[in-house]
Amino acid sequence: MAEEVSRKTPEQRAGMSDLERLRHSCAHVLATAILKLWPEAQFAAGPPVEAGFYYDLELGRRISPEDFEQIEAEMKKTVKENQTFERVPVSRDEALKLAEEGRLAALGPRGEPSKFKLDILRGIPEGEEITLYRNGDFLDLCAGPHVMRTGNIGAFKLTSVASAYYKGDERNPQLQRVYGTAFKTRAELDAHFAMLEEAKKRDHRKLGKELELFFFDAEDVGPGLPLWLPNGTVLIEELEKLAKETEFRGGYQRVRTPHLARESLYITSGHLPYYKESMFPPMEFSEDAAGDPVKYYLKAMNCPHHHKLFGAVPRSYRDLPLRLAEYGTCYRYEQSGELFGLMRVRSMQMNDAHIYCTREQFEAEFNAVNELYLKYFKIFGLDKYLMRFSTHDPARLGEKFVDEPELWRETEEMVRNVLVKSGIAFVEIPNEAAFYGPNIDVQVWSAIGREFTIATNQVDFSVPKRFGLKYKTSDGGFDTPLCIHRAPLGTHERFIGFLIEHFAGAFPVWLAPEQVRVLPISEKHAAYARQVTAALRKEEIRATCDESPDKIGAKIRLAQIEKVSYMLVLGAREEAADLVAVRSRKLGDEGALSAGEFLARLKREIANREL
RNA sequence: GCCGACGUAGCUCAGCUGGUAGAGCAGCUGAUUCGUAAUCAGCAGGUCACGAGUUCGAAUCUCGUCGUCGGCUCCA
Repeated sequence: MAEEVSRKTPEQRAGMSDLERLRHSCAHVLATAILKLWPEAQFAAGPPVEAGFYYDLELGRRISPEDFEQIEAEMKKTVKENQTFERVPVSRDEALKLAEEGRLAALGPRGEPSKFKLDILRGIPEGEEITLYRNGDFLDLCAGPHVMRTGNIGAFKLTSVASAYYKGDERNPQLQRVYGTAFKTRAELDAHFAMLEEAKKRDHRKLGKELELFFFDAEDVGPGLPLWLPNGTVLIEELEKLAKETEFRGGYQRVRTPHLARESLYITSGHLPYYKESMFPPMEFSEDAAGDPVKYYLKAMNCPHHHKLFGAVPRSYRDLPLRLAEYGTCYRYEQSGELFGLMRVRSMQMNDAHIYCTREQFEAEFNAVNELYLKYFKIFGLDKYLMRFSTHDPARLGEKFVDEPELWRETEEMVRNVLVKSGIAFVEIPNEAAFYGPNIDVQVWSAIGREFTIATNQVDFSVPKRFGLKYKTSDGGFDTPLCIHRAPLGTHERFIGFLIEHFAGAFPVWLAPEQVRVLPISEKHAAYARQVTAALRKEEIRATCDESPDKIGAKIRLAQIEKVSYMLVLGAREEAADLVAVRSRKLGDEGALSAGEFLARLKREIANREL
C-alpha cells in the first residue's frame, strides 16, 4: 500500500535487499510478457511486496489464472535471453515526451500515451533524478534498483490476479493486479510453496471446523456473526478468567452495559455521523404517547457507555485513576468483502477498559497498560509482533486531529517515553492517530500472512470533554480527565482466531477445551475409568471418558487428532495398582503415576498457565 | 461496497464435451473386549446454495440473488 501512495526514499531504495531487487525485476519481466501478448496494456506500479511482487495494469480483457501458463512461458523466454537491466537517467522533458508517445512501460512506440506513468512522472518532485530501466525492448519509468540481468531471476511463479484501485484510492480507476513470487533458486521457490501448504493447515477457519470451536450460518444467522460451539466457549471463558484476574490485580473494576443505546448517545460521542458507515442501521420506532420516533443503535464501541458510568457519580481526584473494565459485545457493520473468518466479524466481544486519570497519572497508567501487554504476550509465547505508534500531523490540527497542539505534544511525548524506557521495539507512524489522541496498535500476522491489529491502546483527550466529564480537583475546582482506551486481548473473535493459528490448534493445557481423556483398554475397565474421570471432574478438570468399543490405538489416534492435552490409558495393570498411565499429546507415553500425582502436576501446569 | 474465482452428504472431494448423483472419513446398528495414531460388517445421509431461463432433458449452459474465498478501500 505504502509502495504506491508514498514514493520510496532514495535511502530505502538503496537498502532494498537482493531478494526485493530480484522480485522487482521479475515484475518488469512480467510486464514484458504481458505486453508481448497484449501490447495495449497500460501499467501503473509494480513493486516487490512481502511474499513476492505485483504489477498493476489496465487492459480491456480480463486476465485470469488460466492465462498464467501463457504469460509465464513468455516470461521464461525473457529470463532465458538473459537481458541486461540498463539504467537510463533522463531529463524530465525527455521522460515526459516518452510517456506522451506511450513508450514507457511498453515495448516500443504506441498510439496512446502511457497514462499512469505520465501521472506518476508528474508526481515526482522537481530536482529528483528521473531514471528509466530497459531490458530488451521493454522500457519503464523506474527508480530501480534491479538485478544485473534477467537471467538472475532463478525461479518465479504467478500466484493470483486481483483488482486494486490506482494509487489505492477508491475514486480512481480499478486496475488488475497480477501477483507473483520469485526466488534465486527453484529449491527456494518450492520451499516457499511447501511453507504455504503448511500454513494452510493452521488456518483458523479450517481448524475451527475440525476442532468444533465455532461456526457460521450465513443464511439464517448472518454473515460475520460467529456462533461458539462448546469447545470454543471454553477458550473464551479461560481468556475472560485470565483478564478478570489480571485486571482485578491491576485495580480495575468491572462494569456491564447494554448492547444498544439511543441515537443521542452517539451524537454526543461523535460516532454519528463519522462512524455511521460501520454501524448497523438503527432500529426505529415510537416509544412515547406522542408517537415521536426514536432510534436505537447497536453499540460499535463501549466507550460512550463507560463515559456515562464515569459521569453517573460525582467524581473527585481521589477517585482517579478510575479503571472501568468490561468484556463488552460490540457490533460493526463491516463491508461484506471485509469479512474473514474470526479475524474480521460483525459481532465481537472486546477486552475493553477505560482508564480515567489526571495528566500527572497518565504516564504511570500508560506504562502499566504497556506492561500488561507484555505480560500477556509472554503467557501466550507471542514473539512475532510489531508495536505501531500512531501520532498526529501538526499540519492537520483542527481537521483530521482535534485542535489541542499542547495535549498532542504532551501525550505523544509521554507515550514515546514509555515505549523507549520499556525497550520495546516500535515504529512511529505520523498522521495515523485517531482524531482524539495518539495510539499504539500491536500488529500480528495470520497463518496465511495477512496482517492484523490484535490489540490496541489509545489515548483520548477529546471525547471525555464532549461528555462533560469532570472531577473535583484538590484545590476545589473541576478538571476533565484524560482517558486511556485499552484492549490488550483485543476481541475474543480475533484473539482466538490468532491463538488457533499460533498454537496450530494444540492449545496449552490451561486453554485446552479437553484437558484429559480417559481411555479404558476394554469394557472391563470402564468402571475404573469412570471413577478416575469423575475424580478429575470433581477438581474442575475438563476430562471425558472414551467408552467406545474401539481398540486402544484407535482411541489414542482420535484423541491425538482432537488435540486433547493428556490421555490416561487404563487397563488391568493400572486398575490393580491404582495408577494411571499418562500419555501427553506432546511427548507420548510418559509412564504410570498415581491419580493423585497426575492431578497435582496437572493443576500446577494449569495454575501457572504453562505453555 | 468494488474486481475476480468458487458454491455437490456433517467434513474432504469425484462426477469428461447436458441424459435426472458417487467415494473416503464422520454418524447410526450389530459383531469384536483388544496395551499407546485407524477391528470388521451392514444401514442411513443430498430440491447438487437459492430463483428464473435455454432445452425433449440441467449438478453440468445463460442470467439474477445470496454466501464463501483471493485482493482493493477500511478496521479489533
